[in-house]
Amino acid sequence: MMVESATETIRTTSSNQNGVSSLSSQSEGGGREGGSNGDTNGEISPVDLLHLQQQQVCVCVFVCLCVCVCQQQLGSKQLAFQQQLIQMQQLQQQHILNLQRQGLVGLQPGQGAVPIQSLQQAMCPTDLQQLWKDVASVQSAEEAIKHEGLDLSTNSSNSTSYSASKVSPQIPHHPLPNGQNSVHTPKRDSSTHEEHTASHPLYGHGECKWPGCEALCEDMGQFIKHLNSEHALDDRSTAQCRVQMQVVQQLEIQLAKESERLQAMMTHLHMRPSEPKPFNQPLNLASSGSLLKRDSEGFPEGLPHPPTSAATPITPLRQGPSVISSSSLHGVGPIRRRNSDKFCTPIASELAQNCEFYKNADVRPPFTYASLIRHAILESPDRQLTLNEIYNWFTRMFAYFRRNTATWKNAVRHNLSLHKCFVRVENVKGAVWTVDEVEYQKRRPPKMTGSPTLVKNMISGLGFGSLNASYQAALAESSLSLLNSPTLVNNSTGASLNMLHVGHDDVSSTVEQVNSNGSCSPGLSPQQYGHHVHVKEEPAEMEEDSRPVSLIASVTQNLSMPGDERDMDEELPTEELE
DNA sequence: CCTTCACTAAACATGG
DNA sequence: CCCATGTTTAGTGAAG
Repeated sequence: MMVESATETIRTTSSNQNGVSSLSSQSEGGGREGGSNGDTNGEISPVDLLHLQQQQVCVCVFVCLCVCVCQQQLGSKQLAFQQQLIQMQQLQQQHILNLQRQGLVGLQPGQGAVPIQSLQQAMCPTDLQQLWKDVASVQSAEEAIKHEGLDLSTNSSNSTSYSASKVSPQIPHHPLPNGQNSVHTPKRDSSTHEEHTASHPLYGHGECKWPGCEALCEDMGQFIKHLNSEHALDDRSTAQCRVQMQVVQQLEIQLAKESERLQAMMTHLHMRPSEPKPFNQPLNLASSGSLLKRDSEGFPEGLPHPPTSAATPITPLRQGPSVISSSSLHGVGPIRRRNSDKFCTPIASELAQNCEFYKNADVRPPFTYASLIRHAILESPDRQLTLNEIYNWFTRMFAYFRRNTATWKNAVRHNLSLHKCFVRVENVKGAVWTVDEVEYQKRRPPKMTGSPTLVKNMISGLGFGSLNASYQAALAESSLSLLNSPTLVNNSTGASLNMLHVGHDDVSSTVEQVNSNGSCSPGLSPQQYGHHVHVKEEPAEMEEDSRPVSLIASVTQNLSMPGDERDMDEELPTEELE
């Protein structure tokens, strides 16, 4: 039972962690580009491998933490924790070596601390991209393909009882559609939205969409050239196709699992799936293992959709969110959803889980402009961005923001000016925007931070899921911060301490806590940036955010409980808290 | 029903 | 003049 709980936790954390990592790396690229619109990722190097390794170590951190928490009460027996951590790390390193040696696929389920199947099941599209990079980096693909373990179609069927979504293991003798488009999914390229996207499923937004490639191609001709030269029918491409099959299969399995979980949750909550609002459409999204397949019917209406657009939303990549967290479920429709703020939906978590989805699907993100801007800024290396960099972040992270630019850019500027929490700083290189975290927190209703009734609700029932999700997201993000912060990589106890500081809120505050090298200051004072600061007056101030210790206590209380079914990796619909 | 919030649109100012 | 940036106001709809 404990093992099951831990495994489930691994899934959750792995998903979050990897997504967040991707997010961060993207941001760093954006921070450097300074106005130019260039995606600079796509390098395949040992760094990628190291990246994966770090991610998995992070999973270990979380697992170990949970084990410690559950068995020994939180905060005690740090020595045992560290020993377990080291043990897990060693196992993970073995696992990585196996990946390298066997072309990523020959693992026996018992090898390594986390079987690759578990990882794959937990993988969000970002993970898969990472996976592909690793595959591409394996030079001995020829050996790998001779290796019998490469036959991916046979080594995963034991993981669950879901067998409906079998994918034919046959290797097509022609270039396959993009993995995200899935092997068995008919291509829907008739969209008039983006001709270059429609013209080839492996080409979009000026880059090659071959898994793990992302090579920049100026036009279709160049792309075709690239495709024929780099992704010709050879052993490596064949192996990648096989892996992609596996990926699709795993995604379907995971989708089925999540769907079942959702059904169980709804059953538990006495909700009928057919209820018109607010769940029926998300149910379609989540419950249909067939969403991926029947995507050609068009995007489900329940998905957030661009309200001002007459164009049919398209999903250039069909990977969809492997796990659409409920934060995107409870607020379908326009971006105007206070929930994400009011109930402290961890935007970082949501983005982490569905990062690839938002990048490629023309779906409006379920966050307010303010929260998105804040996230973009906090994600940047210096936690400051020029307006143009914010624009770039939007367009890079969300396919939706690649059009209607006038509208949303105006909205961005409007938000920057309107909200007191965004502080314009005259820098050496011009004006940059920063986030005054204190002001941002002030904006937030005190529901999650102090209301005794809310805390009570959270402890007693549904709220646990929400809190737990926030906590897990915070864990994921703080782990990421550890990865990004060399000085803290080895400081696992520091990590766990930092993790315990959060659990209430948008996880970005965690980023700050960790990034500021352990400092628990709630936010950066704009004066730190110091030259020229425009002070804005925001008309209505909400109640002061009194961050209670009691909430943290409740977190620890909850963590000490057995995992059982409460290990939901998504938040329950916040409406249920009302 | 009222208020608050978020989004959209637009006008306007400023500086390069 | 154009464009990017920044500020401000007004209208609208959703939600509390």
